[in-house]
Parts: sequence; structure tokens; C-alpha cells
Amino acid sequence: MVAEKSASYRNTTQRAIILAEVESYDGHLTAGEIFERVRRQYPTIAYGTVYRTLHLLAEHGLIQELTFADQASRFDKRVERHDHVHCTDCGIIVDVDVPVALMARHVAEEQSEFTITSHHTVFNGLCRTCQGARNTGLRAASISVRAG
Amino acid sequence: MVAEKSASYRNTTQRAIILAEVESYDGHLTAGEIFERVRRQYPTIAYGTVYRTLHLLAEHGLIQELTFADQASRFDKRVERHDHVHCTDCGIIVDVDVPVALMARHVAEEQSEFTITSHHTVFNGLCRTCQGARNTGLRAASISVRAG
DNA sequence: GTCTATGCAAAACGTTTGCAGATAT
DNA sequence: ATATCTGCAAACGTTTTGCATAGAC
Repeated sequence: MVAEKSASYRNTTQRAIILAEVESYDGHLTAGEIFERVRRQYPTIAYGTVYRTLHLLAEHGLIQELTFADQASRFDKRVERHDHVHCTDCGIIVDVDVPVALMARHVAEEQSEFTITSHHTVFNGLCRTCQGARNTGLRAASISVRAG
Repeated sequence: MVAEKSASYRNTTQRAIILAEVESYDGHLTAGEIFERVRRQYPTIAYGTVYRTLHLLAEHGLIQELTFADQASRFDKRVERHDHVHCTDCGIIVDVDVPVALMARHVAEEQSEFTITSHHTVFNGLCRTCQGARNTGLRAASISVRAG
């Protein structure tokens, strides 16, 4: 995918690498994690550049910025609206798509008198691994699993 | 409401004031805002005490901690599960209750194979005031309005 | 009297920014 | 050529923490 250029968007090496890094990862990286990964390919990259670029890419709709209860923003190559399930034990975040939530939007509009343009639901609970670990008394490692 | 005491919960003056402050406010204060308010009554209070106490009160279920896209945690006297509508113009946050969202939980459980224990939806859009301001070309001040 | 909580101050985070020099256009 | 971007480094706001003292029980 090529970046759509709005007024004065310059295609720099750094931006290309940062975008490629987010697009090559199937999950929800923090800006810090992206910085570390980009630095392996381009050691002189600055933290500030990564932050600025990630927000720029998000504004251009090329990636999506997500916010969870922990403090760090996460970035996702998936730009379509979707929701997330978060394991309170191991911290893994898994994508889900909950069409029912679209109905909730109208209810929220009626209650609040807002004009609603987007919404995001975070579900908290235990992933399969941590459910099992709980039964055996063990603690699950942070194993990457994604909802199908 | 009196704090339920678990093992080694001490009723201190500071804790009582902090709890009373959250319970007397009808909205979503940040920890910093709560600190400022508590300090008017109890000028020697420390930031650290406010933070520690707010989390303690949240763990005990006396207040609720909420996280939005901006960085600061907010604290709410409402402990029942509910959702929020956020105005992207003026930043106001309004409570809503979206029972439909309960159905979404089962869908999310099936898709993720998680055992889900809680969920929270944030809707983004424009409040009535900012809708009006947009029409007239004016910018709305941050006026407190709550959904009925 | 003992054990926990507070106040203080420093540090740990994630994030943002001003600026001079480098680079895309 | 020039307007924008990068790298650097410092600053910012929120949150956490170590430690000695004060206070609840």
C-alpha cells in the first residue's frame, strides 16, 4: 500500500520503514515497541520521529491508533472499526468484531443527544491459556493467539 | 457509605476526605483534579497519597476508575457498569447505559474463546452544544451537561 | 506497641516540542 | 530553492516508589 499524499506529505525513508513495520505485524504494538523494531533496521531513528510519524499515519488513515487501560497507545494495521478483548491475567489483546455494538450506537445517541461518529468496546476477561493456568494453578506465559 | 474494611484497611482522615470528594462530584474527575480539591480542605495532602488512595478505593469497589483516550485516569462515584459518550470537540464525557451491549458480550466470548467478566464502550461524537457551535461557526465552551 | 499510611522528593513512564541541520520536492 | 522532516535533547504531565516519620489500631 502506498501512502495517499495530502498537502505536503513527504515520502521519507523513515516513514516508509515505520509504516512497513506496523503493516508487517499482526497485533497491537506500542510506540515504544515500534521504535525498537524500527531501530534494528535504521539505528539513527529518533523516538520523536516515530511518535510524529505514527500519529501522522493514523491521521491519514493508513494505520489505527488504539487506547487501552494501560497508559501506552498501540498501533494496528487494521483500519476497519473493530473491538478488543483483553486478558486481565497475561495482558494479551485479541481482536473481535461485534456487529451488535452497532445497535448500541443508536441507543447511546438517544440517551446523550450526541451525534456519534465512532465507538470502541473493550471486553476484559481471561484468555483460554489463562483459564487453563488458573485450573492447574500455573500462570500462563504471554502466548500470542488471535481470534479467528 | 462507609468503607468496607478488608484485612488492614485503616480509616484515616485523608481517605475519608478523598472518598467524600469523589462521592460529592457528579462527573469524571482526574486524579489531579481530585488532588486540587482535596488540598483545599487538607492543604498538607500529598499527590502520592491521593493516587494510592484512589486506587485502593477502586479496588474496594467504592469508586470506579475509568480510562479514556486522553492520558489521565478518571474516577467516578458510580460503581455500576455503564458506558460513556465523549465529545471530540469540547472533551465532555457523558454517561450512558446501553443494555444492548450486554448481548455483545456473548458474541465476543464466542469469537475470542475468552471468559469475559466486564466490558466498556466509549462512543465518540459531538455533543449538542458543539453541534450547534459547528452550525454557527462558533466554538462551544465546555458546559457540563449530563444525559438523563 | 506494632504495623500501616502519610508526606516528601525523586524517578519512571509515555509523550510532546523547539531548534538547527538534513532532505524531499 | 525552499518548505518540510529528522535527530537531538530537553520538558511535560501522569503515575509510581523508597524511605523516615506520623498515626490507626
